Amino acid sequence: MDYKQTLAQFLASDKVSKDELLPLIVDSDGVRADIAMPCHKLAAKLKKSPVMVAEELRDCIKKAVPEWCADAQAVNGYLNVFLNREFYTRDVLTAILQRGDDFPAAPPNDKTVTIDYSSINIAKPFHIGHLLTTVIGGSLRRIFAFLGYNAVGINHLGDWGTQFGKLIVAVKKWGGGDTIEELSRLYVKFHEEAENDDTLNDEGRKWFKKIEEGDTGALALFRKFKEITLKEAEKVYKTLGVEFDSYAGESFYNDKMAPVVELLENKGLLTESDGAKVVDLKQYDMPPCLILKSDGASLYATRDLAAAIYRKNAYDFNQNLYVVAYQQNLHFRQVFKVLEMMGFDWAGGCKHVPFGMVSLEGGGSLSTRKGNVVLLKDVLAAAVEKAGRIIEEKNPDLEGRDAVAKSVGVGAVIFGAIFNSRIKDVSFSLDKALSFEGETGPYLQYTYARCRSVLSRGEVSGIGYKTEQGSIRGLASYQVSGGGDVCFDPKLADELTDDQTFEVIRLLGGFDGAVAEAAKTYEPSVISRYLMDLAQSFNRFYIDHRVINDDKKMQSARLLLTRCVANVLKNGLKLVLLDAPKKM
RNA sequence: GCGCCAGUAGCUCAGCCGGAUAGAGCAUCGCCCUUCUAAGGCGAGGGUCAGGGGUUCGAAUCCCUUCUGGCGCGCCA
Repeated sequence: MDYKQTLAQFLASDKVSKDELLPLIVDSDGVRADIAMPCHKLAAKLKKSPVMVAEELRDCIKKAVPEWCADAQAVNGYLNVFLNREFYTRDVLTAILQRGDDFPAAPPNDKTVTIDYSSINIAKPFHIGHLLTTVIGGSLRRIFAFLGYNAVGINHLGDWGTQFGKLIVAVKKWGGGDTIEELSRLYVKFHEEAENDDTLNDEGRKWFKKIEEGDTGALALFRKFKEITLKEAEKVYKTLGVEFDSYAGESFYNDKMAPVVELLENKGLLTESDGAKVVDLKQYDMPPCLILKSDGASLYATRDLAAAIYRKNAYDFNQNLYVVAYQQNLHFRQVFKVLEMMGFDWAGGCKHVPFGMVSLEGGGSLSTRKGNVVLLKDVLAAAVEKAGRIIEEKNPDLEGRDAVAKSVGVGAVIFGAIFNSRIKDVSFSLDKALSFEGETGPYLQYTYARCRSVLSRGEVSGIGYKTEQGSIRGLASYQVSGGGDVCFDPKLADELTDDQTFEVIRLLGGFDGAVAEAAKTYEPSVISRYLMDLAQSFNRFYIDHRVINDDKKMQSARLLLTRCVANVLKNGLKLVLLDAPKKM
C-alpha cells in the first residue's frame, strides 16, 4: 500500500522521472497531508522557485484528480497530498482480509539465508546473556521464511575445547555432573580450585587430549555433557518458540579445518609470525588473522572459515548471517576479508549481525566461571508465574489459564529483548523483564485479545462475516476472493473515514513495509515497533468508537477493521516469536 | 595509542538513506470502568537532540573536531 510510488508515477513527466521523484516524497503527519513532497530540490533543478513548483504540481493533480487522491495543496514550497480515504481503506482492508487469519508466507524466492544464532556452549548454563542472540536469530529466521526465503537456522554449538577436559577432571575428582546445574557448579569449583593448584589445569588439558584422540571413556563423558546440555537447552528453545535446522558446532568442523589451512597455504596467504600462522591484513588496516597457533592447533577464525565454506557448499546461501555480540566485530571483519582474499566471491554475502552487551543491573558482569549468572529458565518461570497471578486476579475464570500465563509471561521476556535496536547495551533488570504494562509484549497481546473479544460478539450480530458454518451472513452481494473467509464490502469504507479510524488503517497499510525493512536491516525491532504503533492507535480508536452498536452498517465496517487489526497483530507477533492468545 | 560503536525528556528508548511544530513507554501529578477486556484511555509537567564548528533554502539526521561511555586490538571463543 505504498502510495508514494503511485504519486511519483502520477507526477512523472518528460522533465522529471518517477525515480527522481520517489525519494523526495515523504510520509506526512496525516494532518498537514498524508504524503508530501518538499519541492526545493526539484525547484533548484528546474530553476524555478519551490513555491511555483509546488503550485504547478498541485495544479497538475487538480486538473485530473486520480481516484486515490482526495486533495492536493501547495504550502510554502511543499506539495501536500491527501489520500482518498475510502479508496485507501478498500485497498488495505481487502488485501488484509484476503490473506486470511494466518498469513501465508510469500512464494519461494529461490534465495537461501543461513542464520547462525544462539550458539550455546556445552556444559554451561543457558543464561540471560544468550537471550538476545537466541530471540533475534529465531525471529530473523521466521521473518525471512515469511518473505519466501529458504531460512536455515544454525546453532553453532560450542562443543570443543579444553573446558571439557577440565570438566572430566572435576567429575572424576568430586563426582556428580549428571545435571546441568551440577556441571555448572563443577565448572565454577574447578576454576576456584585451579587458582591454587595449577596441576588441575594440566590434567584438564590431558583429558581433552584424550577426547581428541577418541579415548572411549573420555568421549563417553563428553557426549554425556553434550546430551545433558542440549536436553536442557531444547526445553528453553521450545518455550521461546525458537527453532534450528542444524546443530553443527565446533566439533563438527574438526576434520574440515585442515583443507582450509591447506588452501590458504596454496594461495600463499599464510605467513609465519612468532611461530604462528597468520593471514596478514595490514593492507586492509586490520591486525593479522590468526589461523594456527605455534603448536599447530587451530583457532576460532580457522573454524569460522571452515564453517562458512561448509555452509556455502551445503546450503548455497545468498546471505550468511551471524547473530553474535558486537565484541566480535573485528573477528568477523577479518574472517570475511580472508574469505574474500581466498577468492570466494560469495564472501560479500556474509554478514555479522551484532547486538549489545548484557550486564547485570548493579554493575555485575555475567561470568559462567564465577557462577555469576541469571538463568534464563528462572526468568521465564518467574514471568509465567507473575502472569498467572495477574490472570488469577483479573480473569480467574479464564479457560486454559496456564497456557495463557505461559504465552504472556514468556512473551514479556522475549519482547523486552526484541523491542530495542540490537546494538543497545542492556542492563538486565528482572523488574523490567517482568513488566506487563506500556510498551510490552503483554500490551500487544492484550490488544489482540481485546480485538478477539469484540469480534466474538460481532460475529453474532454482524454482517460481513462468514459464520462458523461457512455461510456469509447478510452478504448476498459480497464476493469472497483469496484465502480469507471474510471480505470487505466496498460500500462500508465511508464509515471509516474519521481521523482516528483512518490512522489505524494507515498503519495497517504499513505492515509489509515494516517486515521488509526488518529483513533488510536484520532488525526484528522494526516489527515490534510497528506493532506497538498499531496497537496504540487501535486502542485509541477502541476507546472512542463503539464497535458493537445499533447501526449495522457501521458495526460491520468497524468489525472488519477490528478483524484486520487482529490479524496483523497476530501474524506480526508470530514474526517476533510471540503467541497471540484469544483471551487473557 | 589505534580502530569500531554509542551519547535525544529524571529513566529506557524511537526518529538518523536531510524536510514543515523532536515522539513513545516508565516514573510523578490529575482525570476516565451502571456500554465491546482498565494488562486500557485522556490530560499535565519534563528536551541547549553531549559541546563546538561546517555544508545546505532547510541538520537530531551529512562532514570535521572535542568531550564522555562501551567494546576490540596474536596464539580463548
